[in-house]
Amino acid sequence: MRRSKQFTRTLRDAPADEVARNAQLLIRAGYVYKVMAGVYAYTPLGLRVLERIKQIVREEMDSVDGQELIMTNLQHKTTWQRTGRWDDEVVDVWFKTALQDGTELGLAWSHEEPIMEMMQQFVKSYKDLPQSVYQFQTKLRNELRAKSGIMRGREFIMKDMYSLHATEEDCDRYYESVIEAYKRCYDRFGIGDSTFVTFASGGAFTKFSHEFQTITDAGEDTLYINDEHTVAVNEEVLDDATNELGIDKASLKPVTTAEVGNIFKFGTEKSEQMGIYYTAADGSQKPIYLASYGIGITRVMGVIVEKFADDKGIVWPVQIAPYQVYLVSIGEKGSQKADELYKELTDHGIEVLYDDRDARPGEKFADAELIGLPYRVTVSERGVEAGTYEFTERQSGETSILTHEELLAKLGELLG
RNA sequence: CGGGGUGUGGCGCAGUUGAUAGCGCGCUCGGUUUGGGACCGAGAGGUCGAAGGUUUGAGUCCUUUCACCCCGACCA
Repeated sequence: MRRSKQFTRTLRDAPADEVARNAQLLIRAGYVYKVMAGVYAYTPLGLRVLERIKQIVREEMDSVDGQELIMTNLQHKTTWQRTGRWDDEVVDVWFKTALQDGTELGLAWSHEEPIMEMMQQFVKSYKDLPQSVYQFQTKLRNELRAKSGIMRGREFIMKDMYSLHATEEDCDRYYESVIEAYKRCYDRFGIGDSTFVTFASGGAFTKFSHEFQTITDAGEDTLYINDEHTVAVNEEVLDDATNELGIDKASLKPVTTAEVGNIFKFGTEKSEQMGIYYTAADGSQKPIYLASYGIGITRVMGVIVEKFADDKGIVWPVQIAPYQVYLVSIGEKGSQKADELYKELTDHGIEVLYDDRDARPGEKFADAELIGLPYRVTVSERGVEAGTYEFTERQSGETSILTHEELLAKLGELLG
């Protein structure tokens, strides 16, 4: 992509109404556009990041036999009345609307009940189980107060997966496999080292749920972890969990974290509340075991910005970056050579954001750092004369002078 | 929802005791520049969040209202 053709531009100053670092940087660099409090649009640049995150999650969910689908944002009142969760006293984040004839509808804040209602039509027998379905879906939650930029909005994108099982053992086994799939996701996002599977407050069925929490100062949660990083407990269940696990509370130290995933088991509660049963081998009607698994896609994006950004701007892990290379041309000779390199790299399947604007080097460098692509290649007049290219890593700031051959080899090595 | 704060060109801001809006960035045109956000010159762009009121006169005072931010509460 040529920057001269992109409609987004960078801003020197962040809007005064944003305090959250992730929102400031994402707006300045042109990844998101704020529509209202807690509601952000994603530009082509931002969308690319979301798609990267989604693709990783998609691959990992597929690896545990998840089947991707997409539910709807308009939901039946009656669906939620089956579990008593239509009531505003029970769920306080509902956006509600109505058809012209007065029929009340809900706007999706979650999809547990709608998924179960749909699955009722397909899952009739023990032979139809287990099943696991997931989606990337826009969730609408009427939060009292939006905050933390894209980390806690009223509209956000979430991957939610639901697994249905005939037995508790099967559900438990599957649940464990999803934990492993989740770990692979966070590893691939580049935040695996600082993300912990955490004991958190549970649902009605299990004592604890599991949260995936990433260490970041921008987080809203406090986690207690041991030195070996093998035990992590959310502050909200610290006493209960340490008692249950027989762990000395004093051996755990607090860290500030942001929740980047939450998984939990419903047992047969949802199935029983909704009156959804399958036929067992002996012909009897049995309730379905349900578990659900969420990853906030937009939130992950925000957390990654918060974690890695420096005083110059965003620093994307290479797997998440919207493009891998920021190509800078300097001067007319540099520009000609950069055109050639742009085509060559693109032909090699490398995704390049090419700063071909008629702008001064300082401005291009500043933008490169703000936008935060992992690698910058600079093509200048002096480089053209010497037959070299400048290669700079965003994270370390290290620069090396490479020949054409060396540059291609380097990129090939780094980008596979 | 309780408390606090802020709304003035796209972004960041100034506007003294009321007298009909200004600066920086950005944008347009011309020229000089070209390795860390250049310089000179000429321009475009704002019913000062909205409504009502006081006044000869309101960005400025009063009332109401909307939006945004922060703290708290809330948060499968």
